[in-house]
Amino acid sequence: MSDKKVRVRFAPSPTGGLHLGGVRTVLFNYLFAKKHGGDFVLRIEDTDQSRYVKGAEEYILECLEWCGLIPDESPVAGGRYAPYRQSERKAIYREYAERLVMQGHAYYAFDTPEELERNRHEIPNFQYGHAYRDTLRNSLTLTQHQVDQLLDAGEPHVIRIKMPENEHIHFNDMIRGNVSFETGQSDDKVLLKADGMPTYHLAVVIDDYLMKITHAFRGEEWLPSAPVHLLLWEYLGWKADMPQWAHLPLILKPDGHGKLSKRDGARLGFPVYAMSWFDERTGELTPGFRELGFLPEAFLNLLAMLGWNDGTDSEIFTLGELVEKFSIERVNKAGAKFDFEKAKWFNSEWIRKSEARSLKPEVIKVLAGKGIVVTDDDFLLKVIDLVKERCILLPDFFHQLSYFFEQPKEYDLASVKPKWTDAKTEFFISFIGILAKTEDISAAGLEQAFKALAEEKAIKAGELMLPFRIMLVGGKFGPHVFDIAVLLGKAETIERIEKALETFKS
RNA sequence: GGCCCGUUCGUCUAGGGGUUAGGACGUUAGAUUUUCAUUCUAGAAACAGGGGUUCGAUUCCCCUACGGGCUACCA
Repeated sequence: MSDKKVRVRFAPSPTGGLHLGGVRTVLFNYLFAKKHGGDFVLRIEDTDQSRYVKGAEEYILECLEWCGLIPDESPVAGGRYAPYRQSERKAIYREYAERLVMQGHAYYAFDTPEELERNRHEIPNFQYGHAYRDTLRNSLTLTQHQVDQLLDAGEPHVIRIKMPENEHIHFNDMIRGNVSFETGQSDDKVLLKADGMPTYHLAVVIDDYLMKITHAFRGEEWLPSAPVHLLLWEYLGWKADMPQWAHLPLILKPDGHGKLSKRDGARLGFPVYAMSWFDERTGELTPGFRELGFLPEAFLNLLAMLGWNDGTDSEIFTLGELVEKFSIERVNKAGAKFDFEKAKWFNSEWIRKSEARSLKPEVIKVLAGKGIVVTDDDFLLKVIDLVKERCILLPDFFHQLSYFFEQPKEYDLASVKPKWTDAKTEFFISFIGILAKTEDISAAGLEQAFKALAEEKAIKAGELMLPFRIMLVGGKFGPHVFDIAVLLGKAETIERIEKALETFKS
């Protein structure tokens, strides 16, 4: 590694929700930067005006905030290499593109999109490259005079890189090792579009250079265009400053094949985006991990384990531990199929591992969403501790907790009524009497009294436990019934028994 | 089609010239929990195929197959 300060960037285009793979790219960027005491830059690649979606940039920022992956420099935080939105850097790119034309590494092309489309249709395997560029309308085939005339007349044009026909190009990817290409395989990519905006290819090189990026992480889908970028770094005379590349493996569909996409989430019933995304144009709401009840720590943890491990059997890591243990050498080459079951397991582990007080704000939100307003914080903390190991996703807290805040609306009568007897009614009436006389109740003491009374009445305690539970919570679930009774308190427990008795008897 | 990248249980993966090929999720069975979830114990489950190299390949090399990516004035 060089002695330069490590600087990485995440460069999303604001076109919609932030995908799992995107967040993982952010994560690896972040981990690498922080591991090496470097800077993490957020750069918005909004060069495609037709795909720009309002609100997407704010959404991305919010995602990063939720995850706790805060950029050191960004459009909102600013920084010495501002602006961080490519649309605001538009003026910068043309100069470099012209420079490439001047040097003979790029050229003006006047072909219309329609003409190119027709060529692609009519000529098998048509590519705007060495094989066809001499037959098209560009500054390679036109005279200097013609080109100047067209340019002066404001004729729409793009600037394309002139890919060498027979050059072997290779580079050392931090994840894949040596990767090599023949330059003639790639077409002459557009560098500057007719609207004056750069394409990704030009912008990424110029901005990475100007922003002094030292290590560039991106998805594997970018590998085929790497030679174009490499050439650009060379032609621009910046090769010594080129970042080290790391092409991350893709996250794949759990079933079939291919890259995981938004559609798969809807089809298979799990989120693909970090947070819900509402598409104003279609009115479609795509759910996110946050809204489904994932903890950001769990989300990050599961993403980190998709393509990386620390070499031990450990799987649960905090962000801090990930920063400490991360190493690019241990990132896998192969794509990973996403497994939602394992994702949920990570979340349940994190809920279990979390302190009740850190879970509290989220639980309050879950309950509030169901109309339960919590007034006693200490009580809430206690019940969270009692049930958290039974919750996989945050909304599970509603089911596990609601009966602490409101009496059961319905009882699982099928589990009690067929076996209900008058003797049982009497038992509970006596039990209420004992309860009323008990000064301070404990789970153990209560259980003892319950069992003693059962023996006295000659009823098996087991026949009574389930009904008691159903009286208190309504159904066959929840923690130990005497723990529940203690937390509910004497008065409330008595009230619930009395109320349930009415229903059970009739 | 062309180019590039990849391939260890169903899934995520560890390992690496000689191993009973390890773990996790899921799954199966049993135990515990007088509810459910947990927990515990046990089990089934993998080196894509073919050639090399080697005393010995799952591990290194080549080929094939398969999978994936790219092939836009999108990123």
